[in-house]
Amino acid sequence: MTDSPTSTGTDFIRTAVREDLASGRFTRVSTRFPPEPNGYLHIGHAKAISVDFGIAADFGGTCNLRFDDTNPVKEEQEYVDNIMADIRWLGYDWDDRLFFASDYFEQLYQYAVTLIQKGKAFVCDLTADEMRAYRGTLTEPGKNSPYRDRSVEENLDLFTRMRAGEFPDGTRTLRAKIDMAAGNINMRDPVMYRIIHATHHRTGDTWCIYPMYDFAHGQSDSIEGITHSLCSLEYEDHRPLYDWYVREIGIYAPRQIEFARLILSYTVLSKRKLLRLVKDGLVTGWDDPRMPTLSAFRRRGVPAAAIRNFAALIGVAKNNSLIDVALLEHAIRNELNRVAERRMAVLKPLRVVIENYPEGQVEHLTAVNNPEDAGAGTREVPFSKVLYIERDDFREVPPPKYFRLTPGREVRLRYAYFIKCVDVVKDASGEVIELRCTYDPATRGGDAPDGRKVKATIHWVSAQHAVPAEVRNYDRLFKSERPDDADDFMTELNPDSLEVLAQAYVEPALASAQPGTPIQFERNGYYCADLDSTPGKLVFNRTITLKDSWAKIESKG
RNA sequence: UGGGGAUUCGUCUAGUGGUAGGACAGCAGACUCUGGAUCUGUAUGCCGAGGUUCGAAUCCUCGAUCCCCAGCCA
Repeated sequence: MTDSPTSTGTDFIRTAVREDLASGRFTRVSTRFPPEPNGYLHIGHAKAISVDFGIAADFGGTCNLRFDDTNPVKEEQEYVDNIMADIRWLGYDWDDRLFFASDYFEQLYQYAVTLIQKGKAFVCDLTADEMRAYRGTLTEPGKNSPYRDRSVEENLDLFTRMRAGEFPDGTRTLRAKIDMAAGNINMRDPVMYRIIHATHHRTGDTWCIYPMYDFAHGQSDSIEGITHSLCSLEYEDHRPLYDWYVREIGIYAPRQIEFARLILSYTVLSKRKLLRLVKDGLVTGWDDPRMPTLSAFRRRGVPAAAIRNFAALIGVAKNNSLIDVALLEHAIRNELNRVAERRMAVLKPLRVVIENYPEGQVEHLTAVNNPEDAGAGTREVPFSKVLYIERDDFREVPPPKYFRLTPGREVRLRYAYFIKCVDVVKDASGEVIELRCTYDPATRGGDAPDGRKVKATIHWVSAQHAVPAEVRNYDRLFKSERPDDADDFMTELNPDSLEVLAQAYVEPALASAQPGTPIQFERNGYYCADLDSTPGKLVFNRTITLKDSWAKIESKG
């Protein structure tokens, strides 16, 4: 296949694939993404998807989607549906190559019969506890099962009756006859089939025996003609077993290559732990915007392109590495800066009255939608005598290097006028509740004809035109870099991972904001309308903050 | 002497016998109607010890550290 595209990627997998093509070991490239439908996809899966689909695409090959649904008690159709939606959202397509390990149950059964006939598999009556005891330990060999030497006929009979449902759960297993003294514990007569009287989400009650993942995975790859079976590091120990099955059954052998799964700082990625966050109510669900799931990222406003770019940025290797979440954040900002239209929103409002602005007058000022994209055009923003500005943009006593509004100082209202603070109104407790300012009519649009400069430009919203909104500012879910390292990861939760600002005001153009459309609230961060948002009650999620060099200056004193 | 893997800036990642490069993070500065973006500059690294070689991150030897495996989970 000399005319197929050849990746220029230099990671070790692409290098191996290229060598396989060059040597003729394979003449095409076929990979697969094999999730178990027992949970939601998260950012770690996005890396795997990027590797599986990406490498296939690089070499002009194909990538199958196959659900490894060999355990009916854990798997559900709901997960199947959500996983497919997430992969499509990420931007990958398996065309008509959607498969299920359960599609192969009959074939797998026949493979098992073949192994029994070859004297390579036997029915074992040991209980789970007994089997554990017979298995030995990491440093001591195991012992042969007393049932290991049953005749082929007896094994065939028993296995047939297992399938027929004659035996209760857990009473018997079908095991491969390999080597109880093997250093690799996976080779110590591993279980191939177990009895589970449970309804499978696809095969219903057709089966009461189910293949173990290890007895299904390699053969499924073989059946599909997968050339490169890419998986995570913990399956390195299983590769000899997959090779053994495929060899003993006598079928086509794919090549398995293992790579390191994603570990992200300030994040937890185990399904078990994510499930606990949901079950214990620490988040609102699998798509709570603080979760590392793809559905959560989507809801939060993270573009799929940012996740794809992130995956490309981190590369693929065998090092067990901890990726700094700042790299993900960089990929998100980078994409959002390119595509998000800018709007003004005041999150913590402070009322401002322009004393010399005519009562009842309204002007419409032109604002740029996206300075990074001229094609995004402009919009009109209404201006009037009473405005809201950000509380943080005023300090009665300014700290050093503070450029924003302060008594007597002139600043620019973005796209509008220069204003100067002439008076500060406080309530009985001394809190600032209103600013009295004057504006310079000559600075309309934001530039002074006399050439004078201001050090700061702040955003604003006209009070009579402002649309009230709830703003949800999300932050990292965990306060420690490696929550997995704690005795209990729940103690590492960041108590400030969500800040709800119920009294925000946004400019009128935002009244019709749609979920999924990214917006930059100028000087605040990137936001998008939440699923909870309705025309009558706007709700915005903060996707990510803008970089804030003032915060850095201020924190240094 | 159980088996399997890994080790390059703070964090990732290239480099496959010939000047250790890139990204993120950091620091300093320029510019700016977002203290955003952009631009410039800058410090920091081959796990260790021997050996082979004119020359070693790369080859050899010995060692250290870390990760995975004892589900009828995947």
